[in-house]
Amino acid sequence: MSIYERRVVIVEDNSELSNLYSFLVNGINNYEVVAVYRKCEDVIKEIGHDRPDLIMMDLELPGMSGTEGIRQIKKKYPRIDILVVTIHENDESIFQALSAGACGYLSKTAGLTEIEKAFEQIEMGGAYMTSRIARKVIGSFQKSYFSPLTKRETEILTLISKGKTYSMIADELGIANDTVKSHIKNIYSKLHVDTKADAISLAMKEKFI
Amino acid sequence: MSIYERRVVIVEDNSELSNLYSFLVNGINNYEVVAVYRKCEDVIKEIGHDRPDLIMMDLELPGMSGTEGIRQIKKKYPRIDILVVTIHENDESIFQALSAGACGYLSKTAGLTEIEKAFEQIEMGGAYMTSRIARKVIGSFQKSYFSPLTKRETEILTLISKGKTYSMIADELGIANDTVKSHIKNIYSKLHVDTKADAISLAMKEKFI
DNA sequence: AGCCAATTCACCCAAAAGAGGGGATTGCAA
DNA sequence: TTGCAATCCCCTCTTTTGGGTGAATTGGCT
Repeated sequence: MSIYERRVVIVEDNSELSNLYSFLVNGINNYEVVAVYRKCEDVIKEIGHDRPDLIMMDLELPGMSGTEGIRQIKKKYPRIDILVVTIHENDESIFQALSAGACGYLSKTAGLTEIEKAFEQIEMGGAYMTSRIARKVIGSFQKSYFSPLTKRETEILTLISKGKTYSMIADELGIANDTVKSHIKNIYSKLHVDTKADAISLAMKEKFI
Repeated sequence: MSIYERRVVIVEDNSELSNLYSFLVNGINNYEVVAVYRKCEDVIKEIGHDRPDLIMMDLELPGMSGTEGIRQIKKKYPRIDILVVTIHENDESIFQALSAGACGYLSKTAGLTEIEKAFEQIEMGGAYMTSRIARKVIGSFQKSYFSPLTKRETEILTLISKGKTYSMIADELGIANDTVKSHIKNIYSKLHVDTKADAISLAMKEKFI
């Protein structure tokens, strides 16, 4: 038996589910549920008192969004691990939650074995997610294999997206200012846009850059 | 027994290792090694003939870099899965390889069980990586918990990084043009920079945005 | 109650950058 | 040999940007 306990707080607005999780988590060696809340606001209020090591959090909550909650909690208590538990395997919400500081992503259909596995990995300093989620996460930053832009154009649009001016880009690439302008014109015509902002957002949306 | 075989190509410049992998992979049901190469250039040349479903690739190779190899292979054959096998758990190289299109990351110390697990996950359309790697991948896009920028400033710098002009931002946020300018001035003074480009690159480097 | 930070807005100015138009050359690859 | 990529040049006009200076309002923390 261990000399320490990992304190767990559950945030879930469905009480059937939170009861189930409490039961399951309390059954895991070294883990104990110290509190259950329905809203992010409540966790944040009581966090100093509860002193959790791990928070299991639903993303679809009344009031403050789960992602915003994660951000605020991690800002004040960066050492608390946050495991997201949700039904939606929506790419964007996964990405947002992980960016905000979650260290894992569990489906609501997960059973005891999966929860145990996730806890173990997180305790060892890793992150937990199913391989399907991992695929989505990777997919979210993979570039498109089919871009209408040439290598040079992609390079230049990338620099533009970093806020560089035409002349900075020209210097950096060792080409003339007019050449950069020329490339930009071609980029705009290929993407059917006529401003930097549109070119960048389209290119990012389509993962050309 | 299955009616199909998954064709595997191994790219590894150390022949002891490639022999070991060949042996292990051939022992896995439904998988067969159809070729072994020492360089990316060779895989690419023979890829039409080999018709692999999966490529196990080392990143530290003579000639073309593994990452560039992945990019080229995925561009021509997006359906081929590429599993990176490497010693280095360097954050940047992991991220580069996965961005380029790899769907998994295996350590060279991995044994049969782990290879089998990785293959299985990949075949199911997932991605494979250890939880430690997953943590690094997540870490690479997590925002800093301690930014000198306020919420509004972060919001505005993010829009700037998308190529928006002050007036576009003003419209989007429903505030005056001069207010946007005001925020920008504060951002510049906090970050000790005086151009968009510097602000964006610093903020990205420090993960403020 | 008082202070500070965040957010908001205004006005002035000069330099730089952006977007669009035109046209031209080189070199490689299908 | 036609086409595309990449390079460069010229002209014009409008918008953007960065800096200076100052100030009102709000909300939270002490």
